[in-house]
Amino acid sequence: MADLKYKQIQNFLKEQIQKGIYHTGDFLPSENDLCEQFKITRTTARKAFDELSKEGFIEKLHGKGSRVRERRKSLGLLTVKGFSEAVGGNVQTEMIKEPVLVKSCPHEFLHNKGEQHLTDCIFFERLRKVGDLPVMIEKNWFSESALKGFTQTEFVDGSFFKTLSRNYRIEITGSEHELRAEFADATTAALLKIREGSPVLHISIKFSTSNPELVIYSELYCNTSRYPVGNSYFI
Amino acid sequence: MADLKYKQIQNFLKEQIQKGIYHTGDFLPSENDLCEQFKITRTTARKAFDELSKEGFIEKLHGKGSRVRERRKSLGLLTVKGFSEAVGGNVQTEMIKEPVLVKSCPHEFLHNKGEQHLTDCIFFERLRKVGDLPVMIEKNWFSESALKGFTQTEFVDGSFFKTLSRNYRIEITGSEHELRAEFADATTAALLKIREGSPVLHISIKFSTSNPELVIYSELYCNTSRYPVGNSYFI
DNA sequence: TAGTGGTCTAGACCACGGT
DNA sequence: CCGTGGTCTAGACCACTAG
Repeated sequence: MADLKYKQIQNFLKEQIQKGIYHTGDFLPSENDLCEQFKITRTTARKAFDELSKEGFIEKLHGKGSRVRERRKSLGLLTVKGFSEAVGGNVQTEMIKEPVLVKSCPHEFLHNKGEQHLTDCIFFERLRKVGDLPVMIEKNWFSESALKGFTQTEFVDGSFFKTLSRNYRIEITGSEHELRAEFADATTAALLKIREGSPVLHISIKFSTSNPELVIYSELYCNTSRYPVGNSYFI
Repeated sequence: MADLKYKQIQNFLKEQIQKGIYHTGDFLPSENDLCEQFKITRTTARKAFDELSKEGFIEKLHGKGSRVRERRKSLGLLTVKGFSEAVGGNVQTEMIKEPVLVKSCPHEFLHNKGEQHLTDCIFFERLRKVGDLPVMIEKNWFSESALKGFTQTEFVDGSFFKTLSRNYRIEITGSEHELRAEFADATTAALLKIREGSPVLHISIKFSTSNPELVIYSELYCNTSRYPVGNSYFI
């Protein structure tokens, strides 16, 4: 796959961005520069840039150049508002259950209609906080076979998806969500430090990735009273 | 804009699909066919197909052809599960307030941070039901200037977005959401026929469209107990 | 005016799916 | 085998941005 020229350029530039050689707002070399550097034609260079644009790493500005995006363009990911914005370091992630191998994904999972159940999957659970305020409980399951040795992996910047991207070069390619407003049960309420019976936003997600073997199932429970859940999408 | 060759092909094919000349699952003419028909090169034909693919109208199958997708690929739109699936005709939309010209968008609107307020905008409100069960209240605002004469327009298949696409050739290009789990207030509860204080999912949306003048603001209130809200996204 | 990305031509060869 | 979409070359001209 990596013998494709445009993929090579695409991955080369993606690495430069991820390594921080190009920062947010920086302009990448022009398409013509890359043509010279890699001895390719405009068409191929453009294809690489187009892909990076589709993946949300850059935005192309007619007449100016291609600029590294401030945040990766949304992938339809739902994010708690304040998490990405709050760069001040007041966002904390508390690991409730370190990644462990479990025998199965909870069968009540909403997206498991007609799909084979996961066996031998990795599970981990985290609590997201803004300052001292718990905002979201996050439970994740995914097949162990796809990410061998993950339980020994250190998270990159505390981010699961960044870890996938940088350490495994796996990108999220799709997601399905189900959203429900529910009364918080006792354990959820305790973790979120809210009263039992308060409304919580329950989000069930199935993520597809660039590795067909890796599908990620997540269950989120959010206290949206102070920090609503946000989501943005651009073509 | 329509003098661009690839745009012409793109719109031509889109019309054929929308008119039902090509049905879901049908294969469009091959890229080479279109090259002959329109006297263009592969590059241009491919660009048209690529755009249609990005917009979710078709999927390209290597070695086989380009097939009309069953449903438009998700645009990050949140949809009530059962609405798109329920083809049996048990989905009903009740207009609570017909489109009317109002003086302003409610200023408490969540996405109005730092943006100029809308004046002279169209407002309409609908209640979505599955069978007899009210599931979602939907309130919409958008600038009147962008869609002159909209108050006289008949909805295509009862769908606002289909109407935009077919009658105005405007596509949704992006959206921002804010989601909250809340207690239903009295009026919301009454419309949704649930008890006051039940949890409802409150979604605030700002839609961007292919017409820079047209921005749509929506407020949704959903009873998710029976029909959760769904959302899917694919690169 | 120089440099950027956007559109387009006229080819070529490859990888995949079905006959 | 043929037709499909996927990659790629080597050019050209246009539209936009900025000094």
